[in-house]
Amino acid sequence: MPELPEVEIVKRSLKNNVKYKKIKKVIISNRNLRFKIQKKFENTLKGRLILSVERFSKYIILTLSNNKYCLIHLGMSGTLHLVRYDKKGTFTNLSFYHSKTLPKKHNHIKIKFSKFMIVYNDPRRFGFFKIFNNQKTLKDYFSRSGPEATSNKFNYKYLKSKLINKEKNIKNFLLDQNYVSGIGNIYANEILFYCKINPQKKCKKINKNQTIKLVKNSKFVLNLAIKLGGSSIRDFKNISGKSGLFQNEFKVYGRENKNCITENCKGKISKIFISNRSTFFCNLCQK
DNA sequence: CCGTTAACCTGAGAGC
DNA sequence: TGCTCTCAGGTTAACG
Repeated sequence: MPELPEVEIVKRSLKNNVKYKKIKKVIISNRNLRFKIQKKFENTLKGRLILSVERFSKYIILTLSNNKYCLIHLGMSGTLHLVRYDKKGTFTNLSFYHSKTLPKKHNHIKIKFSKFMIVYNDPRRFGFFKIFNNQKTLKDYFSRSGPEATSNKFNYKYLKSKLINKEKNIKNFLLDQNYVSGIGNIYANEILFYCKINPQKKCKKINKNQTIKLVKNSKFVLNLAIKLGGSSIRDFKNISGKSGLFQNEFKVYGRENKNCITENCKGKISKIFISNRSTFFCNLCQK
């Protein structure tokens, strides 16, 4: 579920709570996430300080005081929660997707600190936790990843070089983490709307002006989403506080058959499937 | 090499 | 109330 902005929000709230804290105990109730959790996982974390909490693309990276790393990916449905050991058992969502209390099912991992624990919940189990023994193996893991859409490395020159002669459509291109990292289905739709590009357009047909727009609007959309706390599209409970607000900014995503919001455009938003992913766009103004 | 499809999972919602 | 069907913010092995 989470794309770069949501993972950034989770990373910030996780960092605020666990940086320089010592892990007392790790309890795993289901090791079968996307990848089986390694046998060494508990012992690698136990007794260590968390020296830093960082993010690359849709991944969270914990640096441990034994110079090892814990990589976290939330998949489609992973969320992190904080439960205090005080009398009230104070519960805090660290994720963009909110619930009132700790979910009853699918709490696979508990990482215990002295005054609270972090709980990883993931119904679909597409997320994973993975230990890396050193910086090199971690770096190698990301060796084929494209630059983050928000970074300076994702610029006109780079994008032009990747689009050239490519038969693939532009939407699948934006979703391909090997070309550009951090964009998922919601933001790919939104970015293409801002660029006025039809998602089915072949990469090789994208012109200079559109390439410039793609770079600019990718950064604009993702940064705005971060500023608004990410998107919480199925947060019906409307918990006060930290719930994401970018869903209110959607121009095309989930707006099938509604009017295009572009000034003077009489178009309606179409929904089609591209590679099994729902795709929303204005048939008139996205060319 | 390239591009597309199926598969991994559970749960919510729609339609009947 | 309950059944069946479709869909969901991600990734990647396998295929043509």
